[in-house]
Amino acid sequence: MLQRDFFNRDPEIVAKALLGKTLVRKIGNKTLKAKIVETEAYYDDSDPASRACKGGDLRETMSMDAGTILVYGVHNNWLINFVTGKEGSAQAVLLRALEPLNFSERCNGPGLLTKALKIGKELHKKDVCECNELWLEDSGEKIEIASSHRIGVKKDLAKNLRFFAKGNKCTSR
DNA sequence: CGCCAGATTGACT
DNA sequence: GTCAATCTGGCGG
Repeated sequence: MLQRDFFNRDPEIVAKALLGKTLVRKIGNKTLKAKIVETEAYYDDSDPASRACKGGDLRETMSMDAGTILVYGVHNNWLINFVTGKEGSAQAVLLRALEPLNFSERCNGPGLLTKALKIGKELHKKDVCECNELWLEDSGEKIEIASSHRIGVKKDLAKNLRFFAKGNKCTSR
């Protein structure tokens, strides 16, 4: 299981390191497992794409400890992020796509994966390092990483902050 | 409380 | 490729 030190780094590093890791979601007596195949890094005020940096509760959540789960609602979908960096830095990594390991719902999109794993506001602000409903495991798998500009973001930075497993078919469009 | 933007998706040209 | 439905949070009145 991944500990806080894993998240306590630059979001770009965490986004890359997250690829290939196993996301475990426990619902009652069911356990769903999926491999992370696509992520995006988000920064603080210097990042115009992040609505979460505009203020309010989301900004506050992004400034919390690394490893905090941040659930963000847009266009009737929930998007899940993990807070990264040191406390107060307001940085996060967005999960964009997963490869299902022991179930078959499509997870090739940020809104789809939250739906498949039944992730909602209940997990907002929970600590992924100490949560018994959602956590991450190191699969030990090495992934070939590719990068691109972020998707769906209107005001993107001039930097490639989207990372995905090269050749994997479960990435978003 | 109303208005608006937005890190989306699915259907359609 | 384009388009609009649909919901939540932020902000102004």
